[in-house]
Amino acid sequence: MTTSEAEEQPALLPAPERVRVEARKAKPPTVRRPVPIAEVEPVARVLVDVALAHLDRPFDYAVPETMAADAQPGVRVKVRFAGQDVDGFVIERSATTEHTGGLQPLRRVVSAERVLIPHVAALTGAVAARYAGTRSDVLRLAVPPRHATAEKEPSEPAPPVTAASRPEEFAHYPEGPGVLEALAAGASPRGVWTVVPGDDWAHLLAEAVVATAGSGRGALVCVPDHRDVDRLDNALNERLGEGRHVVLAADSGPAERYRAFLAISRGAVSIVIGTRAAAFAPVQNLGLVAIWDDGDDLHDEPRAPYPHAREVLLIRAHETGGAALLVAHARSVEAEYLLRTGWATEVVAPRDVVRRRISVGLTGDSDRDLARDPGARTARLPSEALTLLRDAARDGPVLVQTPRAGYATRLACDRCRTPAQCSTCHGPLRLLGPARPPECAWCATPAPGWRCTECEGQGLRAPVLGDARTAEELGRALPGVPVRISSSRDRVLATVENTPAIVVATPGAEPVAIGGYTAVVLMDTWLLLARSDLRATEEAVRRWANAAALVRPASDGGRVLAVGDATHPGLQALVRWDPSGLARREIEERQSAHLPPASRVATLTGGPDDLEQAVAALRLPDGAEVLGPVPVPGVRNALEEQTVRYVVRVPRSSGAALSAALGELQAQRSTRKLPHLRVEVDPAELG
DNA sequence: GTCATGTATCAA
DNA sequence: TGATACATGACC
Repeated sequence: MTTSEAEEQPALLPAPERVRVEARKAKPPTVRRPVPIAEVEPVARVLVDVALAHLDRPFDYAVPETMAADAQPGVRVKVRFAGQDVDGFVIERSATTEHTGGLQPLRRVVSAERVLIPHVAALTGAVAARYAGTRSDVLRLAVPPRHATAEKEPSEPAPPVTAASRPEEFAHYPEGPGVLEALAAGASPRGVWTVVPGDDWAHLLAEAVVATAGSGRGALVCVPDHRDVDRLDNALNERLGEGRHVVLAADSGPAERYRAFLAISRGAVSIVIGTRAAAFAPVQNLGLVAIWDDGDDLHDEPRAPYPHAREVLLIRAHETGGAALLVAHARSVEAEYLLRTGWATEVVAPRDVVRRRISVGLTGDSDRDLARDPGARTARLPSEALTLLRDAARDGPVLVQTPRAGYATRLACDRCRTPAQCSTCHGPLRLLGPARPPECAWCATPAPGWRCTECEGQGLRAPVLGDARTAEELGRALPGVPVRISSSRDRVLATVENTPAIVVATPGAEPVAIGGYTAVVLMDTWLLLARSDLRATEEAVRRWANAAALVRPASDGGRVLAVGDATHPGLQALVRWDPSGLARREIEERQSAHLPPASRVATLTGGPDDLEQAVAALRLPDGAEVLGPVPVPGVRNALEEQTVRYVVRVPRSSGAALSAALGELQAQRSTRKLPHLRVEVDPAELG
């Protein structure tokens, strides 16, 4: 190479034999023939799969001539990195490199299949940044493991969607037809759609998909669990015809999962449904992202960096400029926040429609009696509930929702049952030992002289956890009616027949009744409300609403009865069937207490010394507060140290700065080989 | 993470 | 002086 050539193409392409021959004295150097390098775009930018935060960026490699055709953006490759063979994805081909040293050649193109489409590559970067995680972690969530056999098979192109959109079916929502027509016209509406009981949410989502397909665009819908997938799967088969969509779910086995994934990435199919992993599906020309029941915690990914399917989908909608729908019976505070900022518009049914569809009654609970006499089991079922069940079970199935004991419970006022809050940071109070005053679960401030903010009461109680023998109890109380149980501990039933039966179910495991339940009774509502979590009320109402929505229309005699405390705002919202009102109330309370979503919160978990150092090194944005450390009960590290947790919160406008600071912290720690810390942005549970 | 290199430390 | 240990930084 002459000098002038070298100047024209500064850092380009080098000797692939840059293998360090000199350094090895012991072994004779392996003589490697120089690999001929591709003539066009000889540089491949590769995301390498290394679990180190400070190496979480693309690295440039030389493309051997033999791989020039296959090493396209999106393919899996093997590369030499720090003396080891590691996996990676090519994200770009280029004529030049910024790297001043020489480039290693790609070792191998694993397969020419372009599994990481550009839009998903960008998405993984955005999700990693948002959650202060590494891109390689997000890539593991986004691209399923390769299955060579499945890859050899061609993907059958889905037949075109011929079904015509029928927006008029949703005319009982004033904004409904407009949203569906906009989708069909190729526009990108963004909506929070609150489904009134009696409407089949799966049918509604199928309609939105048909409309989007009508504009020639793809659609992606995430649902919480497998039963929901089946329900939507059926609705889509019915509405669009078989084979127009694929299901992308982790539980369908590696081959089937990869087959579905390839059908999407190859563009053979552009309508996708699935559980949270589907949020990253490489849908081409994505026109609509949608989520059913975004408040369900199954949408939370349990693997690092713990992204929430709703947030992933919203980032996608933001990046593609596509439509987004949050569809649910209840309303999450995050959905409410989207309305508040004007990002999304509200789709709700007017009051008279709601009144025709659902009627919720309330009867007082006998919890106090139970607390005094835990043996008095029948005290749990007030006579009003028993009468309703007896009458309703003559005409068809009745549903009894019983929360299972075992949630981490927080302390509450023993007079009015308002959850006890820390006076310093509004975190929940809890008891850690018999001889200690209650203390805050977030900032550890002890509260020896606690006084209820609502009623001035001074007594604290931990709610009694009783194990529900509801099924037996009901079987005795209503002889002759078959009792069926659906619970996550035993077996979850998908549906029940339209015949007289008592169906006892834990929250989230309620079967769908063909034709609707004649009555729904919500038992022990206080137990759901006693969850030691910031979202206790929101989550309780969501679970009640989802069960209550399975009842037949009020106009056909369907009745819902909740057993609980009439003064609780959650139960009031349920009785009025006003999930949006509750979300507004919650969001206002959280705003004044500097809690999410008005604030952005992150938690840091690890050994006490590591964390102390980490928090000191954090370059937090203005207005940030650090709460803690607080011991995490039951968790110890290898050194038998108590694991502790800090909570960091910033004004919402500084959310990106917080994520950046946490990402930088992780990178810094990884450079210095310090022990790993668990960092969670928007933690699933708080308190 | 691995690997190579640099600096400190110590016995002979 | 060489052997060994540990810290540091690059990794394309």
